[in-house]
Amino acid sequence: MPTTDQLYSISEVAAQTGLTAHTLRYYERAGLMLEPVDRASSSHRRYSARDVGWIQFLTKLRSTSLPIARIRDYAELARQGDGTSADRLELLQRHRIAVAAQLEDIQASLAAIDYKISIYSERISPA
Amino acid sequence: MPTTDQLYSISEVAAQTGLTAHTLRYYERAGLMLEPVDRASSSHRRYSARDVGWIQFLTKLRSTSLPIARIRDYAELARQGDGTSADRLELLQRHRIAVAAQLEDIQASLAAIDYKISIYSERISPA
DNA sequence: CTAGAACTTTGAGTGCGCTCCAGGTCAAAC
DNA sequence: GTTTGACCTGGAGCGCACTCAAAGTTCTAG
Repeated sequence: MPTTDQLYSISEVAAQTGLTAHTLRYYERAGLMLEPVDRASSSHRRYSARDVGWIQFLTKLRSTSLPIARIRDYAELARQGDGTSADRLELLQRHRIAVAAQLEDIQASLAAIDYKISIYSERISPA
Repeated sequence: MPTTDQLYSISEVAAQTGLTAHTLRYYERAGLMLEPVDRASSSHRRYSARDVGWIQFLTKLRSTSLPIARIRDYAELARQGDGTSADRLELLQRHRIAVAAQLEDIQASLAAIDYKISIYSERISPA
């Protein structure tokens, strides 16, 4: 008994995810969806709450620079069923490590930028 | 009296910065250098310590996703002299804010990824 | 003196992630 | 019944940041 069986149009999903309808279609073509998106009234997409949840998660993978090809790998594993959980976990764990490194790198760069800003600030309006 | 007046070849600078020689030439063509790079023995580039320092800083700008066009803007201002300090400061401050937002976004995504990892971990080897 | 490595230039090519276009379908509103 | 607007498809196009190719020059080692 699913809690929500509401279906959403592509523009609704775009609004919910911050993606464009173009991008949603592109992701689908790129093989990123876990299962085929439902269609209604001959051809219009109808996204389930599950679909939307997955899209929201995959945008988090994207925003941490996981390439689309890797997300496709993940989706393919998921489509193959429960037997691939360990592989999916490993993929996520690998990515986790990369993201942590990414964060440190950005933080270090931010520190350098802040330092430069402090120098400019002093030069412009010395204490 | 400069502390260091040593000069570096392009491959030395590549080694020091983690960029390739290709990329160093590309950056120069793109107008990112603060001043023309010295040349030695008819045509080979000779980078000063100042040049290297700037390249190191600009890679920090790049690693925080500041587009090359914006770095060129910054370099152009710098080439115009001291009168542009305030503009350069503003550019850096604007970027600083973007980087902070970027960091928060990545951290939020990382939290979501960690959550997913925790779910997989439990499923695979329940406590 | 010569071989090979390192460098030079201009301009083309690549990979990624969208982004858009053209031409068509469909459903609801008037 | 036609107009409007959201949606569909396949494929082309774009912007960014490199990355490389080709052909030539110069430095370094033996």
